[in-house]
Formats: sequence, structure tokens, C-alpha cells
Amino acid sequence: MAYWLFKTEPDTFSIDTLKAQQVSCWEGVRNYQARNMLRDEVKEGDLVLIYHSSCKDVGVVGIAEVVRGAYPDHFQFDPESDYFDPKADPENPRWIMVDIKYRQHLPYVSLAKLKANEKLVEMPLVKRGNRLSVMPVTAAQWEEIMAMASR
DNA sequence: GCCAACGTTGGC
DNA sequence: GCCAACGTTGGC
Repeated sequence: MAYWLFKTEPDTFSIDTLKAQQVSCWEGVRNYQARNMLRDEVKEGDLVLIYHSSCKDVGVVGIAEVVRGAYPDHFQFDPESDYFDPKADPENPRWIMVDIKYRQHLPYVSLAKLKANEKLVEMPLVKRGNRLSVMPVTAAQWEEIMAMASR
């Protein structure tokens, strides 16, 4: 089992939205590096930190579980969708998504606190300029963030 | 709203 | 295959 961190803008889709829906697809990943991780490495049963970006309180806010591995993101074929990709080929979809299930809210752990923690300096999240929307989390980093949330 | 960092595009 | 221009991300 592996650990991940998924970024989302709460104005669009927040941890509360996920709680209300319980299970949701995680669509709209349009970055090849993130896509490759979703496609090749994110598996059913993996746990996911939900991270709120581009908002007042940026940071980790909860946990979800992957309940379905990679399958084609159908929004790439929908001209009405913000995630429409005119170059996407239905025979060979270029974008994929996974399904996640709500697990729990966590006490808010701010980005500032994550950045200030020496044990987390290797996280892509806190590295300057990193914009990955799907990134791996090590078991040690996961445990540290759980500890921070319960302090 | 600013702007640094990064990814993508497209001409050559 | 290079690289300049452009668009996007995302913290502040």
C-alpha cells in the first residue's frame, strides 16, 4: 500500500464536497508527470492526503482512500467540460482518473507548518516551484503529518 | 493582483 | 532538437 497527496482547489472541490459525495472520481489531472503516477502507481487501497491549494488556508485537511485504479477520464472528450482536450483520442485516451472515497477530516495542517518541519524537507510539496497535483508521500512523511495533525 | 517557476507549443 | 514565447500554477 502506498501514500499520496492530491491537491484540489476547495472552491471547486473540497474535502467537504468529498465527504458529501463519499466516493468521487478524481478528474482533470492534465499534467503528464501526475498522469503517469495515477496510471502506473496509484492503486486501490492506497491512502491519500487531501490538500487544499489556491485558497486562504492552504494545507492538508483530510484523508481519502483509493477505491478504483486508473481508468479513462471521460471529461477529455466532453467539449462542454473545462477539462476537454481536443487532441484526445477515444481509441487511446491520454488522460486518466481514479476514484477515491472519503475517510476523515484531519485537523488542519498548514503549508507553513509543513515547510517548517525538518522531517518533511524532501516532500515535493514544500520544494520551491513544485506544481505537481499528484505526488508520492513516504510512510515516514505520512506518520509525521499524522503526528502534526494530532498535536 | 503580483510574480516566480514551470510546462507546453511551435517555428526553425 | 533547440529555444523563445506563451500559458498556467499557486503561494503570498
